Amino acid sequence: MGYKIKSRIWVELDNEEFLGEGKVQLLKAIDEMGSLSKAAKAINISYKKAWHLMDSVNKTSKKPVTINSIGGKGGGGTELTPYGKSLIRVFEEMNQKCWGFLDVQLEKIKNL
Amino acid sequence: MGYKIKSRIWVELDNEEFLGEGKVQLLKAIDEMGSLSKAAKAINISYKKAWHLMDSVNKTSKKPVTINSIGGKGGGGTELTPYGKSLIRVFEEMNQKCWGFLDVQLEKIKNL
DNA sequence: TTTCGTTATATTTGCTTAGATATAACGAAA
DNA sequence: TTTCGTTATATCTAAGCAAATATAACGAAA
Repeated sequence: MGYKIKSRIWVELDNEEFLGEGKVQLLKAIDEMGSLSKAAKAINISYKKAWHLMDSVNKTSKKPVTINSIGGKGGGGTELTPYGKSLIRVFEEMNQKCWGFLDVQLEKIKNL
Repeated sequence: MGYKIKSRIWVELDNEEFLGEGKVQLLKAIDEMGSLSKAAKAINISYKKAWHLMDSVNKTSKKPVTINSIGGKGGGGTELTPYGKSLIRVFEEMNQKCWGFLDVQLEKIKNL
């Protein structure tokens, strides 16, 4: 049988979306690339979309998640704060645990 | 703090979406109303959308989920097969367990 | 002060999706 | 055989969302 169970999780803060899979994927790419525009290219989304995602995270968060610099050597760049890095780590850990949990639950559907 | 963790789960069969929250909500309404058009009104979606959701479930499923009759007394109607009823039960049980699981995980984000 | 690649932002264009509308098919019962 | 409310389906329209385009602001370094 080809049954699979899928899930998407996200975190809200005061009823606003704070973190989701797309945002975490972007934060990871920023961490690797050191730049928002390079991160957007790496994960194949437009710069505009990437900027809005990052802006939303920073506006919702109570602590800064990224540090953005404009101009200067190389034109500027974006990097994660330590808080931003820990957000990625915890979110991905939670997500993986959720998948494992659901895979166990899935057996029930197969036996109907 | 106002942190919440949310999730959506769905079941795929051979890489096609089979069951999700919207479809389960519709199946529940069909079970209560005995008719697809009444169910659509009850959950405030168009008949067309409801029909496509139901059609998708039945086309993907290996066993029939609904029994549809056209014409006759009352114009016809739609009801769930026993299999359809058990799908609702198991899906909702899985979903609730997933929420409970994630609420426990959430504590980690708060402590960052 | 000129150059450079980046962040930041508005505007427009296009496309996919949702909704509205219309209508045919159906079959039990009066 | 007419009525009725339902299922079934196509077509057109609207709207929301994503992508493309354009351009300003910025500041270190040459």
